[in-house]
Order: sequence, then structure tokens, then C-alpha cells
Amino acid sequence: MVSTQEKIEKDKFFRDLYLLDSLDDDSPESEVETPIRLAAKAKRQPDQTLDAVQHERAKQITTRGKVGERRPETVPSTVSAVDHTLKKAKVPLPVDAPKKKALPEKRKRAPSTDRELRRRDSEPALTAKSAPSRARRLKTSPSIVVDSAVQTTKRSSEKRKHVTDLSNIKQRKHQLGSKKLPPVPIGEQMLKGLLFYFVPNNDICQARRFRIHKAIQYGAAWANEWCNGITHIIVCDNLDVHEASKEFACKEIPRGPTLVNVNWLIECFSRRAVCDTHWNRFQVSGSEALKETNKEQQQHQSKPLIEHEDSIDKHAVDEETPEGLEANAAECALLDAETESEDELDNAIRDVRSLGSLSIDPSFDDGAKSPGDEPPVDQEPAPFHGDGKARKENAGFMCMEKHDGGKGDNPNEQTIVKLLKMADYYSATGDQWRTRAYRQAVAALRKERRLIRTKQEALTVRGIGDRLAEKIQEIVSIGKLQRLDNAEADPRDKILRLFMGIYHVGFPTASRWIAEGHRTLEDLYQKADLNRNQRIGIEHYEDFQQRIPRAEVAQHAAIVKKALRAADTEAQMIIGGSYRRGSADCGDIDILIFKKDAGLDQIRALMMETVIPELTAQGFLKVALATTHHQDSGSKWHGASALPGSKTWRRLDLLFVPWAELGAALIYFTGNDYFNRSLRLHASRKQMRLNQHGLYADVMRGQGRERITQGRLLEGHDEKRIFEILGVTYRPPEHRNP
DNA sequence: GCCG
DNA sequence: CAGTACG
DNA sequence: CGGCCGTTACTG
Repeated sequence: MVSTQEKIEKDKFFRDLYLLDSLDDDSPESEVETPIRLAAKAKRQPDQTLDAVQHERAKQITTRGKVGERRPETVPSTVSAVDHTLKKAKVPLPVDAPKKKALPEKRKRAPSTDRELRRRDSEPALTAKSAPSRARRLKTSPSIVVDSAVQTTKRSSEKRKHVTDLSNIKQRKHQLGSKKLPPVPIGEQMLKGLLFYFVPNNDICQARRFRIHKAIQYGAAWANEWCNGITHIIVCDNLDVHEASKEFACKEIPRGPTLVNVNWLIECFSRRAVCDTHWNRFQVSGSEALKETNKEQQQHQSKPLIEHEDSIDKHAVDEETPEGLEANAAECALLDAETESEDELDNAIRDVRSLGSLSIDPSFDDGAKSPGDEPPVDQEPAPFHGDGKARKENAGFMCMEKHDGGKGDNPNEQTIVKLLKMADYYSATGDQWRTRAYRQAVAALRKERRLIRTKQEALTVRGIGDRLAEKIQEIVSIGKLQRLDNAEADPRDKILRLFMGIYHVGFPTASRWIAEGHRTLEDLYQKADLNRNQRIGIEHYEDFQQRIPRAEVAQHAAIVKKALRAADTEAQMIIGGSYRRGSADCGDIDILIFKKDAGLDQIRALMMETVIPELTAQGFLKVALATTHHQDSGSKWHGASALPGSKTWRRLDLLFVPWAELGAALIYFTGNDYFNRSLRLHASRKQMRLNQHGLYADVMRGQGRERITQGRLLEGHDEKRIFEILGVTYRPPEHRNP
């Protein structure tokens, strides 16, 4: 009840916000915009523009018609004045609002300390025509239109249905290829010549279908039935040897072909190369039992980032791994090596040439898959799953568990996708806590191997409470979530997301702008008062919104590396962020800069006085967005870079790291964010604190959480030691993807 | 949103 | 200081 | 009901 009321209140708040502010904003500017120009734009602007801009989160707007039918009521006269004004500005009011005249005070209160300006759920508050028509008008500047390939996606549930055999797959491949998948260049058909047999050998499961499809894209062939010439038997569903053998007529797994689990295929995709099949993590459980020894160690060290086999060996030599990190030295070496040396640079360049234009994994975004987020985990070889007791101990600390983002056949995939969309929606709503809850619920679901059907089943999962349980049941039973449909059809969110997509624009600013009557990026650019960063953010909206192919990240890094080495032959760097976690594409480029035994001052001086000026002069660095201005403080440089000859700016973050803090900095800069938060929360529960500088103990906190004592530094340099002290099993970067 |  | 950003 | 990462770092 309370919550309902609360929602109503919020709702009211929002309506009032729009209405009142629109009134307030009844300034001349509202009418400045020439209708003619706008009209013209509206015409040539497909109404997908907005979607395009938010490609990542917004998915397609499913049912507008439905929403459209509501609230045909006429707007109160008080509003019509506003409406009129806005119409002149070609900016329809995003409100229905029978009760416009509402509390201005509430406006200040509702956002509260926490800017938790969440809006009520439903409230389709739009008139039938306003939604679509507005969407059309809400066009942004032409430059913002995202290539259609990105947004076409989704809507694959139907297509999938037809993918039942090779020919159909080919057909679909063709369809998709023509529509959204840039054909994989011949040179990139890394799986060419391979013939796969899956266990089970069908594409009933969504995830498996997806992989089969993808494997074919990369040149592999799928054997519908057992035949000669099969090169690999790929076991899915985390079946063990025994279970897998049942799938064969002879009840025995044929000897010839290489036997691997599906993780191998997944990694081939993400590495864009045929991975060595001998690693333990690729073995089908049961077969690996034989060589049980050293399993743990191998698990970690056997996860080198096999980007391109040929580059690994060559560059491991040029390693400059800090001695303090022997534990994962190999890994660091490889990571570092990836950007090392001229050879590597060449490789990077070559890779970019061949891969650069290939939008990475468009299929990942395909329908049931979630945007940007990795598909559900399915099969952890981990045996400790069913009991739910082990989890109890570390309740809520996902940092305790392995999350490799395994692209598994998770029965809850459909649910996960919907919930993720909801999370995105709430994120664009400014409600960080709800967003967090949804994401954590998804993380929990990803670890479930059984399909969660009912509310009761859902409730047994930690991280899922009453409300989410109901939603899950709704999703499973009727295949959709009404709330989500409503949300996605809400134009206010579209604008909100659009604005929040600008660099250095958060929810408060975006809301304010909307309240001020701005509806397009052009509005903002011309009329809103923007700071420097925001202006740049708008100018390069599309650039910054785009994902960066892994290979290009390496190339940017290679350029930085070169300049860095030129300035100081002993300086080192590691690419962090999602790159270090093994992603096929990244949102930005994160690089840690450090040097053996060097302090922050030394690193900063080196970078700020030599490297960055050099790279800027070179034309590689385009602009600094957030970086220290004082010569004697600061630890980072945020800005943008572009490859020679490329017009696309990429967000580049450099972190200056003192030698003593390398481990903590690595953890921080590797992420992902939820992993870090989980780790930090875990630390605080153990009377410690973790930040990018180190792990501290004996933290005394006064009233509130005010910290009295700095605490004593426990560890800062050794990444693995930090895990150890925290009592968390070390997890390589690839497994930090909650 | 969930959890204690 | 609030806002934004970083993982 | 309050906490949910960081006394994180940078901007204006």
C-alpha cells in the first residue's frame, strides 16, 4: 500500500515536474526553434533515431499501440497553454497530467538526498499519437543516428524458430548477414575447415543455437549427425563424460575428434582465434578427473589471453611484469605483452585492419541476449551449486564466486534478458538501488541451472524477493513483462537516456534539461548551458557510444606504449577494464601506467610532462576531459584518442599508479564495477577497507561511518595477496564478470 | 529492488 | 559543495 | 527502517 502510494506520489511528482517546468520555461527560447527546420528534420529523420542512440539499453519499442490507446483524455486548460507553447517549439509535452498544479516543494523533496528520482511503474501517460509522433520529432542531430546494424538486432525469437538445421542456419546467416552482420571476412574465418558435433547435437536450446550459428559464421560446419571428418565434439550443458556418452548411439564418446566443453568455443569467439584445446577449463568434466592434480593452478594460469596465438609466444619474452606479481605473472606478462614491442604494434594494426570494421558479435545482441552484458552463465564446472548453503556463507558477495560470463545455455535466459532490460530502464530512471537489485538478481539467476518457473521457486534464490519473484513468474508464464513494455514505450525515458548518454551528464542534469524543455541534442547544443565536457560529449555522442573492438583497444594501447617507452624505457603499462577481463569489445580504453619502484609523483611527471604532451602533439590524444591541472597532485588522465586516420574518438582513461599500489589499482581498474563493490563491501564487513590504493585494516569509524583512523596498510602491491587477505579465492580477470 |  | 566519472 | 563501494578522483 505504502509503495503504491509512494508511486502515485512520484508519478505526480514527475508529471508536475514536466508541466511546471515547461511552464517555467515558457521562455522565448521555446519558440526560437524554427518549426520549418524542425519539420524538415522530422521528415528525413527516421523515428528510430532515438532507439538508435540508446541502442545498448533501449531495445526496440515493442508495443506502442497499446500504450497509445490510453489517456486520450483532453488536457486540462491550464495545460493547454503550455502545450501550445511547446507545440510551437515542436516539442510535445511528455505528460498527460490532469493534475498539473502540484507542489513545487515536492519537486525538491522527491529527488531527495539521493537523487532517487524514480518514477512510478506503469503510468503510460501518453496519448495515442503523442508517443510515436514525438518520437519522430525527438530526432537528434543527424550525426547521432547510429548505424542500423546496431539496432536491428533483437526480435530473433521468431527467426530462431527456423534455425533447425544447417541449411536453415545458413539461411538465417544470410538473413542476418545482410541485415546486421557484416559478413565475417574470409581472413577472419578462424574456424574454417573445422567440423563440430555438439552434445547434445541440436539447437533446441537458445544459447546453443546461437553458438552454432556463430561458429558457422566463423567458418565452421555443424554435423547434424555423426559422420566422418568431425574435428571437435563440443559438450554443452555442463554434461560430464558419462552423461555425454549417453548421447551417442554406442554409448561411448568416439575417440577421434577433440573432446572439449563449450567453453572452448566461447573462448574462441571472444579471442577471435582457435584456442588451444588442452586447457583444463576446456575439458569435459570427468575426463579431467584423471589429471586432477594441479587443477587449481592451471585453472588460473591456463587462462592466458590467447588473443592470437602467434603473438603470445613472441611477446611473452618482452614481458615486463612486476616481480611482485609472480602469482599471476604469466597473465600480466601476457596482458602487458599484448601491447608490447613493434611486433605487437604491427599485430595490433593488422588486427584492426581486419577486425576493426567488423562489429563484434552483433549476434550477441540478438534478441534474447542482453546488450553489452554477457549471456547467462550456465555451466560452471563447479560442483557446489545445488545446495545453496555454500552461498549462504558469503551471502551477497558475488566476489566470492566465479563469474566468467560463460555463455551458457541457461534455462532462465528469457527471464534474465527481461530483467536486464528492467535494470537498464531503472538505470535511466536514476534509481541506482533498484538497478542494483535487478542486476544482482540477474547474477543470481545466471548461476541457476534449473528453470525458475514459479514465484516460490524464485523466492528460494538469494537476491530475489517478493517483487522480483512475481515478475519472474510473469515472464515465464506469459513471456513478457507488462511493466517493461510500459517502460520502453515511455518517451520520457527515451529522452532521459538520450541525455544521460552524453558524457558528463547524469540523471539530475538530464532531468533538469528535460524540465527546461530540451528534447534533442541539438536543443541542448544550441540552447542549454553546457560545460566543456558536455559540449564535447554531444559533439562526439556517437563516437563515445560505440563499442571498441578489442583489437582496436590494443592498437590504442600500442601507441601509448610506444610513447611511454620513448619517454622512459622502464615505464610499464597494463590494459585494464573489460579488455583485461577478456571482452571482445570495450566501452573505453583503460590503461594503468606504472614503473618499478616509482612513486606517483614520478609517474605523473612522466606522463603529464612528457608522454601526454607528446601524444597530443602527435594528434593521437584529442582532448582531455578530466585530468589534474596541478602539477603536484592527481592520478589520472581521462580524455579521448583516435587512431591515425580515424575520425572516431575513443574514451581513453589512464591511471597513474605508484608501484606500491599496483595490486589494488589492478583490481580497481579491472573491475567490473559490481565485482569491485562486492569486494569492497566484503572488506568493510571484515573491518577492512579496499580502494584503488590498497587494502587497509584497523579502520576505526566514528559515528556514522566517519572514519577516524586511516587504518594500516595491509597490502597494495600484490593483487593476489589482496584476495588472499580478504579470504577470497583469487579470480583471474576473466572471472570477474558478475 | 533486496537484505538484515 | 553537488554532480559526474571510474572500475 | 537504513544500507547498498570508495572519507575513490575531478569539475565548477
